[in-house]
Amino acid sequence: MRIGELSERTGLSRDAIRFYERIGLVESRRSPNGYREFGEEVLPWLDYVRTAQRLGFSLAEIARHGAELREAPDSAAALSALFAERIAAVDAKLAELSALRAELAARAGTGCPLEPDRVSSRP
Amino acid sequence: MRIGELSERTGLSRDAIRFYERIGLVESRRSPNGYREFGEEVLPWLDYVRTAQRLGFSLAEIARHGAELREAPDSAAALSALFAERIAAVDAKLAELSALRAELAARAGTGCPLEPDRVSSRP
DNA sequence: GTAAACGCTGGAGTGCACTCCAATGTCAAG
DNA sequence: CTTGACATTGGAGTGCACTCCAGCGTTTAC
Repeated sequence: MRIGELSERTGLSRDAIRFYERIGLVESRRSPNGYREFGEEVLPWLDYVRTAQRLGFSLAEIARHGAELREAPDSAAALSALFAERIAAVDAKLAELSALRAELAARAGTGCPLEPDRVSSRP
Repeated sequence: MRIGELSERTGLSRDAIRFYERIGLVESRRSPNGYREFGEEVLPWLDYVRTAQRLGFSLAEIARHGAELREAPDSAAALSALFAERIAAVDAKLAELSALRAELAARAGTGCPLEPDRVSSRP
């Protein structure tokens, strides 16, 4: 498929896709006329990119994950290790978010906002 | 406390703190010599800023939340509403992360990596 | 055959969140 | 009284993740 269709099916702009290609986040073949040709497999990949990115992973990180996966020997062990790493990172973020949530909930309980302006200012 | 101490106690650079002040994320009084003077209350606030930011909230958003909290009428209802909003946002992020984790776990289970390079390319 | 829609490139510009720097001022210790 | 650590400002620079544009070629519909 060409870049326009990919753009519509992913919700990414053409410019964003071309940018992703420049930084090695996605690959394409070229038609004889020079147009990019993308395979169907980029759809789930870009979907993953979108999700991971929205959740705080940088494009550089994501590109590295993709590269590692592609360069990894086919051994299930190597792949598992890579995924385990990713999952651990996600779990860490989950834990942080839970902590933030707890903090918010605790402060919601008291009358005390995040920035105690007039609280605890009486010596 | 002055900016150097605050920097050490928060782990933020002096420049970052001055930048935060410029965008209204934190406030200070000035000593007669022009030095910034920060109260103890900025410590938990900057800690919160750090956490929230690391978890995907922009400084603009965080500043807005702080401002809302400060400008909110003292009504417990208003504060509760603001906290409920924040918590809902955090919960949404938690849900997204959980989904990503599930996706990772699922793909780790199959032999199929994120970018199925040689999979499903046999017609 | 022509107009609209689509594609290409290179380069400039944007917004965010800082970081670095130079020139200058303040203050405590020796 | 100088030295050093710390403070101030304004402005420039950085890295990220795009976005926009000019100027051009290609494809498609009529």
